[in-house]
Amino acid sequence: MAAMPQADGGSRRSANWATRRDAIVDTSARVFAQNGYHATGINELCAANELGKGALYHYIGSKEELLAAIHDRVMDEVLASGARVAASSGTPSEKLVQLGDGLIDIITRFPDHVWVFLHEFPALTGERAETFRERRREYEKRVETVISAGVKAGEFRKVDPRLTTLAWLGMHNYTYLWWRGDRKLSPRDIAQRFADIFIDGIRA
Amino acid sequence: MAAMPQADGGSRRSANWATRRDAIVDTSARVFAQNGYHATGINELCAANELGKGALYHYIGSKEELLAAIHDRVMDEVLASGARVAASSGTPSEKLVQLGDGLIDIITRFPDHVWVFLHEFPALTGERAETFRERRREYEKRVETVISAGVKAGEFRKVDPRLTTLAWLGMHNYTYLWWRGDRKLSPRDIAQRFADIFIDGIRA
DNA sequence: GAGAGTATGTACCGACCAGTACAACGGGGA
DNA sequence: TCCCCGTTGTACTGGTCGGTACATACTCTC
Repeated sequence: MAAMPQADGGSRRSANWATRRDAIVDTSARVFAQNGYHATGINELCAANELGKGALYHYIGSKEELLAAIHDRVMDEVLASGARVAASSGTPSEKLVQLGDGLIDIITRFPDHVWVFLHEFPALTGERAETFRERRREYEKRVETVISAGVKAGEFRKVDPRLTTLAWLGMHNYTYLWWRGDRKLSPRDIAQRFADIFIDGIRA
Repeated sequence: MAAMPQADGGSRRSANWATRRDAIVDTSARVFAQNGYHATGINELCAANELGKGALYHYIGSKEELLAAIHDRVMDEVLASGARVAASSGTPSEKLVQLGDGLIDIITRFPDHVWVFLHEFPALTGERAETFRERRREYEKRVETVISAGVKAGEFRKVDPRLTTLAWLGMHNYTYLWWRGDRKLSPRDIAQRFADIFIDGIRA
């Protein structure tokens, strides 16, 4: 989704171009996550993707556009998850469980992308920065809405919805820092334990 | 504390040198927090500190050493807080409250330093990176110890101490991302609400 | 005041930066 | 067969990077 250098014109390009680009985005996310965005040179990206500069720029447009693509990749998933939960039927408690489950799932499926987006988002500029902030805020609103609904329904005690949302986000997002994939705990288990703590903590 | 270019030799230098250096560290933390470590050039630091390159390097040694000084500044506080709580008498619940109170206090007193340390710690290399990791781990152990003690004492239910510690850290550390200082909520209030959620969430 | 050592600005270094120009390659369609 | 165009590598650009060399200015001690 979001900005691409140009929409698929139907020409021969779009056959492989888009999938190739996706692969480059993913590989570059790994490099950025390991070395940092600004600390990574274009030449390193070329090496990691086994491409010359000409070929690489044929796909990415610019370094910042590549960074934005990494952000989009993960935000698309996050927002889809949020929308799914919002559309579902269920009590606020159940929805909060679903949100946590979805978020931890994404963090563990895209650890590199998430690392990049949580570390390097200030490197986005202009319109790209604006768009990203809006999308991020949209998700936060989803969480806040569920918490507010829970308070109104009497399921949760009278917490400050905004502060509670931030606490919830912090607890979950922080996972990107320590999760390594070799744990005995599955992503679902992690989300379950977080939910146990959090929902018990705000229950009326 | 930690590494300085050289200990105060008692020469005329140490009179003003150390305090001047501290001011430079603080000012630079602000710049790094706003623009990012790698994205900030030495010339920008010179401008922010109103010094020429020669003068600046007279104080900082190198860019990475300056980064390490910012880390030390805040980790000194964090570890002191952790040690104070460990030495205090009190139930595990009380200690967890004190830890949270101390951590939020530091995050709100040193928002720039904390931003830098949570974003740019991967830029530290070699021994400096190693030292930092150890100090960070030391604090995490303090939290984990309190939680384990609470479980053993029957105050908390049988949670996974490590995972619970990470949840606790995430909830608190994330504050650096959204706290702006213009809130109606005082740092103490924030810590109190977090504690209400978290301790209720793990109570036996 | 003379001397010593700290503090500071200026000029400069080689390396690397993101990005571009452009020519050559290669495979599919006519 | 030949041509078109997506694809790719190479060479190159102006600019900036972190860091250094070094001469000068300042300030404190004797």
